[in-house]
Amino acid sequence: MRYSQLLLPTTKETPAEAEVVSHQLLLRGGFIRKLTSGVYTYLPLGFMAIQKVTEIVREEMNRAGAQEILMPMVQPGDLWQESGRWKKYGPELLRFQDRHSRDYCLGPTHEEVITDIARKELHSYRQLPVNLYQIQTKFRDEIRPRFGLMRGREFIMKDAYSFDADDAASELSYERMREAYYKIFERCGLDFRAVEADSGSIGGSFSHEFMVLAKTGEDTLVTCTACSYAANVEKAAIAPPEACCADIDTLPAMETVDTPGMKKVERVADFLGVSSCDVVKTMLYIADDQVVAALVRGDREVQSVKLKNILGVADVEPLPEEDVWKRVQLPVGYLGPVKMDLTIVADQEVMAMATCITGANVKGTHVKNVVPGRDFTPAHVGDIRQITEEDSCPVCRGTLQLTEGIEVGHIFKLGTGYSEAMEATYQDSEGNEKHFVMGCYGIGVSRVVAAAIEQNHDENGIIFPMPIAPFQVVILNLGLKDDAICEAAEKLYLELQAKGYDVLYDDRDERPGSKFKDADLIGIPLRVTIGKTYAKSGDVEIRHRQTGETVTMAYAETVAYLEKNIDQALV
RNA sequence: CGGGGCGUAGCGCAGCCUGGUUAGCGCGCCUGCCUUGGGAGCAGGAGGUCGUAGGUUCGAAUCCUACCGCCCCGACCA
Repeated sequence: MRYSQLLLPTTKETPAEAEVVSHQLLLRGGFIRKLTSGVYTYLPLGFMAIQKVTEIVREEMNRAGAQEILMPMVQPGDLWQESGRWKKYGPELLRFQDRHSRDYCLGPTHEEVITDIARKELHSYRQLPVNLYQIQTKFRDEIRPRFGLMRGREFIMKDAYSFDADDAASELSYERMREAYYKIFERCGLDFRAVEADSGSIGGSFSHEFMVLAKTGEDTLVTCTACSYAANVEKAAIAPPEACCADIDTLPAMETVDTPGMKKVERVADFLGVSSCDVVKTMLYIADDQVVAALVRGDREVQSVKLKNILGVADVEPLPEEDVWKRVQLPVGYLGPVKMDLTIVADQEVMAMATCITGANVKGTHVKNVVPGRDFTPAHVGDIRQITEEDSCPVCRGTLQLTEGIEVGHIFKLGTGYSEAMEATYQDSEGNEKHFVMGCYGIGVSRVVAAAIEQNHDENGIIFPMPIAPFQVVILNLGLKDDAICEAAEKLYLELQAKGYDVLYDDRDERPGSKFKDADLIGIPLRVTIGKTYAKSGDVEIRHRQTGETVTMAYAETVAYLEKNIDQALV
């Protein structure tokens, strides 16, 4: 592509609306332009990057035996009524009516449509397994779109759905996708981890998230520095502590102490001359409209997703401090499990404490020598606290690290939830009607591009990994008035193009400085400069965007050098 | 939805508090000269319903009201 003919509007200044680096660089580099909140146009360069990613996704999906289809973005409300999600999905689902006042929505995901296809077209176990995927634009009316392509309302997604005869077969489909996902993100040149995740509202037994490691990630994950363990903190399992060995009969009785004005754990601990980990913190949550008390050690934090899962409720949120008295007539800051009337969920660590200090449910008063199990009995005991770097790896006992991550892929085992709701069945070898066992597998294609930039950039701009770079090499012609230079640049451009490489030829009538700056900004991995060095000695310079390494070589060697370097970088 | 902020040339902003010529500046754009290895210089030029509607006033970018849009924080979320 000749730069002079390419719509590539780069800017020197950063648009005010962009907060994160990927958004800033995508705008400055002329990759995208915003149409309205959370909705973007992909300009040529942006679309090229998208296409690089989709091509990799397509190849690996096909290799894994999936078949590409394209479903409608407009979906009838009836289908969503049937699955039960018309009510459940909430305002994120953009609904509208046609001229006949019939309900429709824009597809935020396609379980309903694909299940409808399956029940109409798949009838026999002989047809299974089937895995269908599409690469398509989704719309989710996010409460707050932000960060450019990272969390748009409209975005490009690859979603795949597997249909199997039974759990064992579904497991195999899931495994195949997991392997395909590893290949896809490896081929994209990304530093990522697959983590066990909470399966969220889509439902299903378990799921893995694929997270690109980058500081601006919206999720926190925990990784082991010694082994390959990685998990979302929402799910990261904490090994049970060693049980308390004290003989309950020898422990002292409870004792009430005055702690006026001491609402915070640290103050209570200081006042009583103990440390935070001798105190038990009682936090109130609303679990599906019912108030529950969650108990963790004073130096720990409650992980509300874990709490939600252990309670088996749909939703858990903290009870706002100002509502506490209204709802349960208890004094904030002096809460405790002893003689408490609420459902109590205790962290396993709390139960391992010999004695602890808790609030007395009376203003300005705490209780000492509280023995979990003797002085109060929780309805649930389990792992409900947030994991920390002080914890050890649940697999190998190694040291853990907390990292931010961007979720670029999520694979779910769905089971028979949708096939049952929508009566999608096949006949097995004995003639029995059976529900399909399903799986679903998503990749945020546009988000992959943003995540790649979050992970790979410097103060000068983007540093694209070769496999997803819109161009693999850029040729800078710095001697537009010099026939020899123009001829050499032109010839190199045509030759590389003929060999099938993606090459940008900067033939603009611009000063060298602008060309260098633009080349850096848009992140092309290899840059060839043909200018006065060439005029003098017939040499050109090749610079690697990532390392900054520059090599000077005879013009004649250039093609071979570039070929070698590009091919090497394409796994 | 709650809290905060912003809307003035393609982009980034000043002017508004304290109303009063022709609404400015930087970048970008056009023309010419000059320059050509890290976003040059000089000269000339084009480009504005000051988000929209209403109000106050002799007079509104500026004050008031409503609405619209966008951004940030929170809640929420594959």
